[in-house]
Amino acid sequence: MSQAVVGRQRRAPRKAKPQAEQPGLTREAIVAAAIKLIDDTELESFSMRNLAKELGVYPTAIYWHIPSRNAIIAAVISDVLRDITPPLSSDWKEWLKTLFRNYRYAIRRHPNVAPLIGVQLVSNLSVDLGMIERILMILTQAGCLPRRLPTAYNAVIATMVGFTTQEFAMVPKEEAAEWAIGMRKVVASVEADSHPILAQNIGEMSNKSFILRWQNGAEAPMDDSFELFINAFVTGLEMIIGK
Amino acid sequence: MSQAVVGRQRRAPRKAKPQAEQPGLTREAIVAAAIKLIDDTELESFSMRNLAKELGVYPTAIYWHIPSRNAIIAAVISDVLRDITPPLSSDWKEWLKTLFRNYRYAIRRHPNVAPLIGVQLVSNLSVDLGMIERILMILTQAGCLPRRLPTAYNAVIATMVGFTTQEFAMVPKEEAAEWAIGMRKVVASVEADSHPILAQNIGEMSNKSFILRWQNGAEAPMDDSFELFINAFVTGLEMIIGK
DNA sequence: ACCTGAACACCGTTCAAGT
DNA sequence: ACCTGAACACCGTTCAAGT
Repeated sequence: MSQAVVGRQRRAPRKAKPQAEQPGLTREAIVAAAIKLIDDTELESFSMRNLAKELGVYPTAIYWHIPSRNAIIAAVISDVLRDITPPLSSDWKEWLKTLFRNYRYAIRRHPNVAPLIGVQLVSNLSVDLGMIERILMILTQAGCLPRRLPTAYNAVIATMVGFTTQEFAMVPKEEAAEWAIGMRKVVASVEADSHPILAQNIGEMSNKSFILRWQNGAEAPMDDSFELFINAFVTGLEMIIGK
Repeated sequence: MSQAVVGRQRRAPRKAKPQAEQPGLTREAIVAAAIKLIDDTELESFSMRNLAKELGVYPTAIYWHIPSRNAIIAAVISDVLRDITPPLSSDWKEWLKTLFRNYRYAIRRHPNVAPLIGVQLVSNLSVDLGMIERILMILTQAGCLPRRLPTAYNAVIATMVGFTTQEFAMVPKEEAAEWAIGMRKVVASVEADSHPILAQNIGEMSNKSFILRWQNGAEAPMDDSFELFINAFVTGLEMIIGK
């Protein structure tokens, strides 16, 4: 994969000689443990210290292999988003939708990672230039005016990341229970007098709609809304891309 | 405004009698100081302890007026997003675009707040039921099938929040300088052999495109891309909403 | 080369005590 | 009613020291 992970990095430990003991800790083991920790617990408990506990070492041992917490985050993102770019296709609209779905599936496998992407520019460290190039190719194929390529590209990325990031937003950890109760109360308090259409749809929207839910996409997925969203975008893009 | 802020809350301090000294601290003063702190410094330095320093009190004094850090965040969001819902209009497409732009302008006034919204369900505490109702009204007016209202609503919110959240994503604080250098290097390393279209557009895309930038929307705004994005969505929505 | 261990400068929140 | 102050259980990271 053409994923260029940059960032200051100590010289990688050289291959151990055959007879020598493998070092207990490796960069790969650290990143794998980080993903496991993020998956199994809340994102809030992904700390260098908990990671060290998981690995059975002192927190400071990690720093010999990887320079910072941010570097770990970049590596995690790079891993999670591996292979989401579809093979080239003659149908650019389907290609884009497949890309969007692949991104969502990747996040769904590691929902707690979602808040790390899109909201922090650190994630840029995990650049996949190949994905960018193929998006530009597909847009060209779609008849996008050359001078509009950069802006169309940005709209594509926003569509890819935006919905899913929100769908898998973090549930508050500390006061989760009473917070959920509060949200339920708000939803239950909607009155037909002041908010007639909302009141009529509250059954369908309760805990399934943005701003009106107390669970995230891991427990209450939003497949239909996602499909409508990417459909609207791709359909609209076709209309305006060549003008 | 019909913003219902929920959450456990100690009984609000009663109005002081005229002759009595106003209490030094109020809920409003705390929230205002929080916004100022988030605006003036990085989001990372918005801590209860720094907030207390700003207010000239002990950290624990804050807890008498507001129950938690999350409650402050909810109040901040509620404040920042005040009055973004446009007045009703006969042109539903323009109404939606105005909503999206209002949201973006609100965030642009307080860019460091962006990561708090969309990525944390706490933000749901600042529900503006009036906004939701008006979105549903506008969608109905647009000819949206009733059974599709909830999904269309979700797509609208995703569009409103998604782009802007990414545009104003956080720049890494600690290693900011060397991180920016790393990003510049990646961008400079793009070769025409392997990535021809990207290489051709790198001038336009460098530091102005998602995944290829080292500054966020506060320093490098993305107005054109935003306009293309919301245009594509609204245009596409019109096509599929009634089918 | 790789890890331990102490240390620094931080966190959010609870709770008893003051006035 | 409102704030102080100590305390608890945490953070990421640096740096000297061990082996």
